[in-house]
Amino acid sequence: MAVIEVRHLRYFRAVAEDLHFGRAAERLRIAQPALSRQIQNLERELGVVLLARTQRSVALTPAGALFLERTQRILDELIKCVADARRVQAGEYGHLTVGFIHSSTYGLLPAILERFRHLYPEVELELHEMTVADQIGALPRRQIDVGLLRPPVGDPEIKVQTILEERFLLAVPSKHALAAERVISLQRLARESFILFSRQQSPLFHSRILSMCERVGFVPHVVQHATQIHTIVGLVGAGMGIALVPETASNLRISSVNFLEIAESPQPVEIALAWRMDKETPALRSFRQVATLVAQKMKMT
Amino acid sequence: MAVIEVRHLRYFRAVAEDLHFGRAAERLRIAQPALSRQIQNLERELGVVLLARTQRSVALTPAGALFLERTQRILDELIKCVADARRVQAGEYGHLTVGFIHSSTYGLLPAILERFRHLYPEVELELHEMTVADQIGALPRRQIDVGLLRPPVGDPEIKVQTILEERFLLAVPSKHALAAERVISLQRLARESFILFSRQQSPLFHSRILSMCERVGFVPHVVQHATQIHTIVGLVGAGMGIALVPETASNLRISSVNFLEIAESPQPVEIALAWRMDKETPALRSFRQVATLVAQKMKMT
DNA sequence: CCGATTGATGCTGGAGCGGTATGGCCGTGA
DNA sequence: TCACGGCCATACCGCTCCAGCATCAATCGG
Repeated sequence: MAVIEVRHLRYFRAVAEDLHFGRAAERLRIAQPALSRQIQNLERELGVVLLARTQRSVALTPAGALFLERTQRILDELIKCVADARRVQAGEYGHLTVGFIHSSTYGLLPAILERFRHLYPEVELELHEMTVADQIGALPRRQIDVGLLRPPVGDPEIKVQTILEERFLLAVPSKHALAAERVISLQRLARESFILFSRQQSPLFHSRILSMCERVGFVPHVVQHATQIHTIVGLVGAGMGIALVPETASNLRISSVNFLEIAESPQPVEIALAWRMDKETPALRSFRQVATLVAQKMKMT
Repeated sequence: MAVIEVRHLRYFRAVAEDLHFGRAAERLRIAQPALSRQIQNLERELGVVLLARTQRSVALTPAGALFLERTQRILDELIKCVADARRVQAGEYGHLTVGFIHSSTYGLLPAILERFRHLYPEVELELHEMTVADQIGALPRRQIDVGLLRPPVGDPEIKVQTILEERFLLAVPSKHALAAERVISLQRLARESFILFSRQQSPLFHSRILSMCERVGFVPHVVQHATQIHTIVGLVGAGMGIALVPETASNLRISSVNFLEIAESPQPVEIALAWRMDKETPALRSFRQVATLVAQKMKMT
């Protein structure tokens, strides 16, 4: 025998617990002579007498008592280690670093997190609010494992999966003349004061809104630029003007703002998951699955 | 394959560290195909893919990374567990509860402890000062593993080994008429005031001293009884009288007391180790060995 | 003193571990 | 583009060693 094996530990533990070779062998479902010999081999390999045996009784030596205690711990750890490895593979255990855009915090992200933490309580999530550009940079550098962002991404190494499409809504102050309507045509907004996403910080929304207006024949009269949805909705609520915002904004539930549908139903904006193709870990798979399902359910309502 | 063995862990660790089957096999001194198969068996048994292998490269999966970390810990623990078991057997590691009589604290016990702690720093010693009678009671009840006491013991289950013999000396105040002598005959003490060990607490010394005096034909004139050597020597130093004490007392180094040898060189008193026959543990063996050696060295000086 | 109990030993068969030879796939360099 | 080399997997084989069976040896109880 070259080295000590798990078999020796299991056998020794059985004998040490029963202090009886015959019964221990029975529990182990082997014959008693086999057990005797394995214990002898173990002791020979260790150079240590673990069990003081007379013909009638078996007792632990001090070295045996120590060895039993340690052995027990090692076997327990081995079992736990196997179980945990299986759970990692099943995506139930592990670690995931998630990047997300600010606007997802109004509804989508909390919904995903709640569901995910319920289903996979032992996957540790590390959350980082980041712009889309930062996420696209952070993914290849492995600073995040998955990003919740607005496409396009445009890196062939990064996989993108759209999980949610949002229409644009018109946000108007409650006291505004249009606030009573449910649906409105963009054409009627030509003379309104607009609060608009800034070109630098939110280029996607900026260009989308401009081209929407252009298509119906006017250039919006912009009284204020802002970057984040909640800022813009806040300004609308303060009566500063109207704004076109993705429907996520209605989750903000600001009482002084009404949200109207747009008759032309312009092209929606998307929210997507993005991740490195190569490192599709089990925890990531779990996260994608949950995010997809949660987004689908949100679409329904 | 029924269960995972240490072999699998060692092999997996090697591959996971090298990320190369060929080199890992070389390190393990086995052929590469054997290694490949053992890893396959391990993965099949676990139901988990630990290594992502393409034709050109090997990488750890998340489950593999976890498994490597745990595996490493388990293997380390196994090595430590084997080493510690060997050290327990060698008496270099463990625990020992020692009972000792008060008088041993003047010289013998500290000398033994110093030597023992130097040679066996990882044997934890638990020390209890106890009378001889208490020790004899505590040994079978396993409250102490070994006792440092004065024989006789008289229990066939308890082994006794004398390690030191002490002569009796005469303690006299420095200002006493006899203080200038080096050796003195007991006969000259017939009219002196004695401080004597109490019959209840120190029956051995009490009876020994009385029989010593009886042998030369007088009954000592006792002015005070006391139990512990240092009390008696203290009273001698205060000029209260003279006393017969075991030579251990001279370790007290009280300046106002002189110690004289006794011409009749009466029967010495012994200090012995006592322990249960059945539980002769390695740590106990180490302790006995050290105690014997230290006592022998004390005899020389 | 005999039978029962219990751990150890001798012998045998077979599973499985490791070795050699080889295949298959992919990247590299001329 | 083709040939070569690197690397992991597969096929096959021999041998080690584990487990089982039968039996022995020692000890205890009656």
